[in-house]
Amino acid sequence: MSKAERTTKYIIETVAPIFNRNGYSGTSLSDITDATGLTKGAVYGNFESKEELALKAFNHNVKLVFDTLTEQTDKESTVIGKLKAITRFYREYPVLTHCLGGCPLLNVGVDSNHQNELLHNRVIEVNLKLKRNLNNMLLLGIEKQEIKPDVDTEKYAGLIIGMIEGSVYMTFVLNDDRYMKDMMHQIEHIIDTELTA
Amino acid sequence: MSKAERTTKYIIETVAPIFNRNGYSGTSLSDITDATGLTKGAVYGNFESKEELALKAFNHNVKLVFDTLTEQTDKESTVIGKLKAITRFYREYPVLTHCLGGCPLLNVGVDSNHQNELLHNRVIEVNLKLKRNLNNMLLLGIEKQEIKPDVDTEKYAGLIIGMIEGSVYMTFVLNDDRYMKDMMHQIEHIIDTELTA
DNA sequence: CAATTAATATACCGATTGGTATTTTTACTA
DNA sequence: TAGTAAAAATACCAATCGGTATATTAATTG
Repeated sequence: MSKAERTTKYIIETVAPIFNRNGYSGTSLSDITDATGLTKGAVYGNFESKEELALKAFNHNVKLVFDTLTEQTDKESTVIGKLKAITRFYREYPVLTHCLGGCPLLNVGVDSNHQNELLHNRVIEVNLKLKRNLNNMLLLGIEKQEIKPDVDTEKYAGLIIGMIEGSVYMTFVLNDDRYMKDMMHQIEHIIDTELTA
Repeated sequence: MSKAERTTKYIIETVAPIFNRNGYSGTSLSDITDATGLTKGAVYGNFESKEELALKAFNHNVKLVFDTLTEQTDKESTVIGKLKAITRFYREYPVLTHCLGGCPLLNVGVDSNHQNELLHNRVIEVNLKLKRNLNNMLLLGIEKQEIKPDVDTEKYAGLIIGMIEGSVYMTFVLNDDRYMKDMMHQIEHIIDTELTA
């Protein structure tokens, strides 16, 4: 790993929570140089623009969340087990994302909308990927006869992600993780009563 | 209505959607002067700071949303009717909020978090007020025997608001109001199967 | 170790930031 | 309508914005 690669990694990891917390236009280059202890010359030697850095910081945060979530779902062999692993994961989400400065999908999604096309398009991509994964999980569940055959998987994938993001909003804005826990309980109730075969 | 009062009103109405769309730090004074056709002198003659203007713009957007919602729920005499009026209202929410630049509660809630204490505190206030109203509605429903007596009203109030905000997120970020419609259908299902006595 | 390359710091750029003191214009009223 | 008070425009402030050309330092390699 070269010096530049190490510096690039260090900068991304350092500024990722700052961009996530303060938003794109709320984060200045002096915030970045202050936090990293580097100069603008060093930053612009490793990234061609503030926008590129913000995008890579977002991708870094998303990867961390996704990897941790996938790690949990992969442990489960059944689809119902994987779904329950998701709700278990999000119960602990406030703890996990505290060092990230909140949920990247919620924060950057709202922040970049009508503001930064590059970031916004990436948020859409990530959301659709998340939905696709969940949809595939539900389709597999139908195949394995764990899930009712007539379930509208696309609809439920969207519903669950929406419910998750909504509870993330409530939890972070009102600083009370009961919203998160209650919503996860509700999602589990939906799994049991509307999805499970 | 004096000249100053008219100008103050005009500025608030003009900049409200701009602050809502671009966020606090994403909105500059030149955005404000450009949109209003006024100068900084005029703006600072009517508001003491950018922050005060942003707060009043937020309150203006919130009032518009709340008034429209209350107008719909007030028409209904039964609690179940009022609850259904809420889901009916949010089905049309993307249309209503288009001219506001999106949902003020979601946008300012995320934008101001850890960024602007004044705005953030106001967002918390509004969220809690919304939740309190919904909670009172459910309590009245229990009193009138429209709603099951053992319902945890606080919990359901939080759940419903979270589900609404989550679907607003999905609808605005992915630019597809099916998320909103599906979520309202799900809330109605919860009303029918878990709340209605 | 010396030479070269890669990486970081310095010093600067024009533009814009939020905000203000002062002047000019407009609106109100006697 | 004249005089006054209120409101808006002008011109300015220091500070900061994102970004860059150049100089200096540090890492790599023969």
